[in-house]
Amino acid sequence: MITGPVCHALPVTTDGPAHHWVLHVDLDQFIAAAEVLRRPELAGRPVVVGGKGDPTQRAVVATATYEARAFGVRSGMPLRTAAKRCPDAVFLPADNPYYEQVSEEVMATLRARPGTVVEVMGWDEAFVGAETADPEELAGTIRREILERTRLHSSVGIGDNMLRAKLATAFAKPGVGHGTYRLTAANWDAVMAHRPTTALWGIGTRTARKLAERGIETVAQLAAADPAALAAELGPALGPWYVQLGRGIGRVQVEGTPWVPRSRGHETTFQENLTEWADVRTEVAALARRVAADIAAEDRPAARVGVKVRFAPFSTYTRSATLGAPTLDADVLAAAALDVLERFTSRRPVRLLGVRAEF
DNA sequence: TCTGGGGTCCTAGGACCC
DNA sequence: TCTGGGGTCCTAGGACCC
Repeated sequence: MITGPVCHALPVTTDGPAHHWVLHVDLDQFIAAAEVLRRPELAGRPVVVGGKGDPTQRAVVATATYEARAFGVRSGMPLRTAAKRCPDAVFLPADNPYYEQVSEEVMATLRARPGTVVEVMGWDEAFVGAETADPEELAGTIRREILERTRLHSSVGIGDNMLRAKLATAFAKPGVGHGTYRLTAANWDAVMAHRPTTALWGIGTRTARKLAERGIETVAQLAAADPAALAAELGPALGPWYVQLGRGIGRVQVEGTPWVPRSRGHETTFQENLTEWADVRTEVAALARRVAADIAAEDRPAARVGVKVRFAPFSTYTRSATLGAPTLDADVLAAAALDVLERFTSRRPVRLLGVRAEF
């Protein structure tokens, strides 16, 4: 840099050069926090959101406040169980349109920042790509802006790629960390090596079990595994990808282009199992019409239609068919869904039905 | 712990074609 | 005619994530 009189007018900085960083912004207990926003009297109370807000119904917990989690309430848990563990909790119905609206405010806050790329991962998560010399400062600024504009708290994981940024967030969360955490190649081994493979983003209990059967229990062991061997045993793409996960390798470039959905569907679990096939047909047609209304609103014709049936107690099957021609027509879609439904021959009681359109 | 609803991507086998 | 190899599409299921 050329030094001279003009330099006295520039801000003095001791930072090094700017680098490419990935920030993973994650709202704290988003759904519950959004509910507290419009019902401030709930602050500090155990709140459980899920289903229609009736803990005697078939439904699961979408989110619980930290006060409810202290009683062992977890997301994905049946509301009935949550009520047993925390009888004093306030149970609220899920209000998706409202959450979408609040989420949009948050994402608009992120997008308003110049020089950053935003990739939304759901209502309460987004990756931000940025060139900066001080990612911690940027993370702090983002958290402050979100709080000021929406009154929502967030945690930010900082990484040299998306995988590490995402995993870093867990160490930034309230009760664990202090709002931000940095995970890069420099501290990957120290932080992750000894952890079970389920700590990785993309490895669930099933895959962890398969890996354990092959003597791979920890992240370090996965990182040292032979990609070709895992390819042969776990799949040509998945096997090598798991090894990459173990090494902390992931996508570096955050994509700002808007997401184009691949499919759109609806499904319902019935409070009472359906025992009459005529009722099953009626419900499938109704679901298909809801899907048709959605895709018509987006003007995206369905090329395929899939039907999902969960028989009691819990065995789930899908059937699907490519349509003769893509369609937006509700009658055509409903008829096609009913055709696909007839490929199910069992007449056991039905617990759940779903219809999905693929583009 | 009797297990929601909305999605995505990968895999494997069979059909079909050249 | 007892029988190859590659490519692509379709379909069902599995696994994972929010």
